Amino acid sequence: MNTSAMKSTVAQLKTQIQRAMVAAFGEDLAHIDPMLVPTSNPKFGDFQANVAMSLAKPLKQSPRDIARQIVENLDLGDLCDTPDIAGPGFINLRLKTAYLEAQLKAMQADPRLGVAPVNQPQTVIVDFSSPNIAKEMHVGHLRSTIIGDSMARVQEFMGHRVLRLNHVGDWGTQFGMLITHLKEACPEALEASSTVDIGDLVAFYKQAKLRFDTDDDFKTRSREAVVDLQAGEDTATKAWKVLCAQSRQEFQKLYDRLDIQIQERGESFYNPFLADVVQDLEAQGLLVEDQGAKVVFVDGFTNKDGNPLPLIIQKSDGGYNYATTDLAAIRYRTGKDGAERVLYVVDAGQGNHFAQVFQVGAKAGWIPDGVELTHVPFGVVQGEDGKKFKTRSGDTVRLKDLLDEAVSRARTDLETRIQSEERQETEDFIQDVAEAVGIGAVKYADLSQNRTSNYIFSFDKMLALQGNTAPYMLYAYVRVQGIARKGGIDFDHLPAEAGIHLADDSEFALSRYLLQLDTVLEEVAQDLYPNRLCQYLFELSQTFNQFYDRCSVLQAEEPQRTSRLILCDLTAKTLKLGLSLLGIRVLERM
RNA sequence: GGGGCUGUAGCUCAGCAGGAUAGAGCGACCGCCUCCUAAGCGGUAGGUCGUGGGUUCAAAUCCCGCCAGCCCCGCCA
Repeated sequence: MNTSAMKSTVAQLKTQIQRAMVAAFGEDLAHIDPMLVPTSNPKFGDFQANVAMSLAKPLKQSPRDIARQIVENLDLGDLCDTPDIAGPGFINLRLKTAYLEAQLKAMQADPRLGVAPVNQPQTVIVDFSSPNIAKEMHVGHLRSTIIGDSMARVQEFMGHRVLRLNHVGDWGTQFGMLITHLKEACPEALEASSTVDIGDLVAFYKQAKLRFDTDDDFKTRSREAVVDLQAGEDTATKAWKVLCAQSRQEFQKLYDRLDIQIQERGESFYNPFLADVVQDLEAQGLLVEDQGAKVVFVDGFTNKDGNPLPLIIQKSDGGYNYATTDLAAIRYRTGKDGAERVLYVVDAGQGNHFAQVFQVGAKAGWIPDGVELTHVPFGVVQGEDGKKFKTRSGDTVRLKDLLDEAVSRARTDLETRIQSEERQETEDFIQDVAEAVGIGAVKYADLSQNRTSNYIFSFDKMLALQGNTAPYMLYAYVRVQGIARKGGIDFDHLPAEAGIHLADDSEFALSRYLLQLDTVLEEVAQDLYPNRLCQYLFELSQTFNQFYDRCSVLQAEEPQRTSRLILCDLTAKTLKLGLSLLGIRVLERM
């Protein structure tokens, strides 16, 4: 059985129920959704159809009678036992054991674990991370980077062509002060290809900002520098490049550590297209001159006085701003890149901005039919006091420091455990495990929350090593590998003819979870909520741990032993795949 | 003034394309290692799902009002 045959369990059940509905009540019901969902409780079987209750009124019959007539016309072949009718009129379906066993075997033979690639791959752009040049990546970039990376991985796995874009802040008026300060405070940086340390560059940014805020002459020179830069003047351009190169190097260290692939395409990339945006909007009669600026008035937004809200396309001084850049980016992405779906993984505070920019893009005809631009918003990271996450001294938390601390705490935990268990482990092992656990914990803690709400950051909670955390799942994976080591098992060479024989409740529970992977991933790919994948992996791990607790594997008699080994293997592979789609790597031992 | 997000157990959060007794983790309490890593498993206690209406056979979930918190709203990005 191949992937596409596997994923059709739900589809098959739906089709059959629909047929039964038509057979019982006529063609009118041909397009009524049977309302088939997984059961709320395993004791009700695997799936429940809730359609009977909703038909009671139109059919003027009792829900239970309707359910009975549907069931009488229902042909589920080898999929299910005879359905039960329960409660007010639920139709409960229980998959036949033989069917489950066959599905699991098919999953074992499939490198994609039963998840079919999409039929029609799209070109998907994921716009995420987007730090600002000359600033250090900090906790504020954490969510976009982690969520964006995971969503890109999921889209890729589903078979889409994915372009991961880092829309870095490498342009704009802040470069005026940076360039000016660089020229005056650090002229040697403009001479040779000498390098400035990023730590210095961050301090450098602060110095420039301070001068800009306190020194009017400096402010004036900075504004002139912006004009120079925009005009392509040599010194200003050189200074800008120096700043960008420095930042890029530092960013890359973090991306490497986080195992994140992303292609830099900063705001400056769109500079050559900004004038076209203005021209085109003007030609279409969408542009209005207001208080010296060129703007488009957007529908559905008003300012504090209740007047229509403009989106500024060109400032009164002739400069462009980020709305212009974003519009140019829309044109480029839907045009040159051929994007059919663009995901902007950007904090929720920019909801208005994206709604406005998308609206203008649509009005201007830059968003072809069938192309979907989606703002994927997320809440802010807060400290345990519920306020903005800061260091004790009140500074922004640097991303590097945050990762270091997570790894360091993971290492301390690990060393304590190694000591108490009287194990001997190498430094390489300890370092590797600490890094995987620490980084994995940071990522998982973020991804496991519904992204729309604010996120309270807590080292203690993410590294608690119990509960819905990365270590819990890594441990479940490690347990399987432990079985393989102990038993000298090579999962890739289990007897091909070996079957699955489900008996214990925990084996059935585990099987049901394993077979939900495809549904979960399709949901995540569509709805872009990584926490659903986390939830699934957590519940799978819990179910596995229950199975592990109740069923011995290596000491079981055949054919039970091999059957259980297959369940273990499938669990491990599912965890490994799921975690990899979250950007988290597994460990063989920990 | 407008828009958005959030409000569920002591804490942190799931659930919200309506469905059976509202779930998990942490914390508290009680158990379980002669046996594949106990970073585990089982159990107990703990909830007017902010609030008031409405729709429905059925509402934490959908609609409206209100209350509370956070965020955004013209030349920064």
